[in-house]
Amino acid sequence: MTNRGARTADSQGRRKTTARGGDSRRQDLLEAAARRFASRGYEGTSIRDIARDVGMLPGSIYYHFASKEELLVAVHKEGVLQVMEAVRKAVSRAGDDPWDRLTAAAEAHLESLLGENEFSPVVTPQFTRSFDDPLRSTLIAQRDEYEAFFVSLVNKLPLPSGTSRQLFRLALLGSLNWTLTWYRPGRKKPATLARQMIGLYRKPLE
Amino acid sequence: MTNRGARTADSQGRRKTTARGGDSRRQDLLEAAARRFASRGYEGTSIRDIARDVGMLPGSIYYHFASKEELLVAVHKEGVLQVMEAVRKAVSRAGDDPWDRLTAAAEAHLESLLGENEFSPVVTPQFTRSFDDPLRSTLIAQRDEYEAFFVSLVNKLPLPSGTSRQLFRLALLGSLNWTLTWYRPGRKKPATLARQMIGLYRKPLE
DNA sequence: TCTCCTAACAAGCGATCGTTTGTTGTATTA
DNA sequence: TAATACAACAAACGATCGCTTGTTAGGAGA
Repeated sequence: MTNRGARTADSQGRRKTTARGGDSRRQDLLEAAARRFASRGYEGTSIRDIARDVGMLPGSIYYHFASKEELLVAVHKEGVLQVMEAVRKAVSRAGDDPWDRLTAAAEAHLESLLGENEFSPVVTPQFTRSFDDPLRSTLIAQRDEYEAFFVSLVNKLPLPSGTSRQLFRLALLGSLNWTLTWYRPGRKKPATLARQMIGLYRKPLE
Repeated sequence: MTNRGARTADSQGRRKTTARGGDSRRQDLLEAAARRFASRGYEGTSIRDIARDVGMLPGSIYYHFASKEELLVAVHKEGVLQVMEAVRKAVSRAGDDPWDRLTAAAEAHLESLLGENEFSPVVTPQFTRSFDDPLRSTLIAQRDEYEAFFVSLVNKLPLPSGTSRQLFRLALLGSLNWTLTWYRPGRKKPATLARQMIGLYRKPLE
């Protein structure tokens, strides 16, 4: 059994290998997996789904990744990296004012989360939550590196004494990350949203 | 093939039928399913898992629920009902001041979400997100009934003109719901957390 | 007592799951 | 040009999935 099914030509799907860069197919897999994981969850996504998305047979994925779990870790890592990079850039462009820097970070954070980036939804702790402990710790460690960035930004804020900086950070990140559940593109730009949300905290509401 | 495996006695698992109430087994199934769905997700939970939890064979579940999906809808409905009831009670106990009423609602909301109630995590939109449309609409409709409650509470708030009540509501619910991803019992009571989070909005931070 | 209903068990269906193994065509390298 | 590495295909493995079907023990009502 060496031949089967339709074979329109000799080469079916075989890419010009190492045609620029080398691991372009690996990247394809990462992106397809990220999209699937984000929309259907890890358990709701099968290796066959991802293979179909990139035009590859299920078994072929195992040339690039040793297991489905390893693919998930790679997707998560890539997501953390992309969001961190975007936020780092935005903050470095901002001035010296602590509020301005936090605002820049929040804008970049939301742009990643709600924008064209298919990786960032996978980075949220709500995604991480359901896994078991060898894997779970790995993901949390990756994510913590990013979260530490926000810790330092909030710590430099001139806040009234008695304000818990930790609570404020968690509340703000909650407001921001929760947009994933209700945001629909078009109405309002993510950056605007981020700015307005920070505004809610800065001005008194009563 | 009518007999197989160990049978220590004649009655194995057979409950004294209709022993008070009638659907106590159905309630067992709802609770077990809620716990599993909350911790492992819908796709990550098998009918066999739930059956094992309540001490029942997998096929027997289909006497109580027509499908896994129907079980999910029932769990979600029960969750919405329980949270709504808790919040409604808390608000009715509160006074006339709009901020007090919102605070009471937030306290009850967080107590349900983080407390002993195994249903409420399933109610969050983050859980609803990954389903397809006949099912998804059903869940969202159930949930919207609850969310409308918060809309009316926020609408009665005396806010500075120019403040978007919708944005404030979404930001607040985001902060509250996000606690699911980081809260660990023992440190601080959910009600305290809720009060402090609302406090972050009321007082100016700069 | 006879009958019917309830709430399970027992067994297995086809489909799909993650994964493994062996093979093959193409590109690179020596 | 011959050897090697690469990146995929082809096929199937055992396990598990949601679900169905047939059966049965125990109460309840006639």
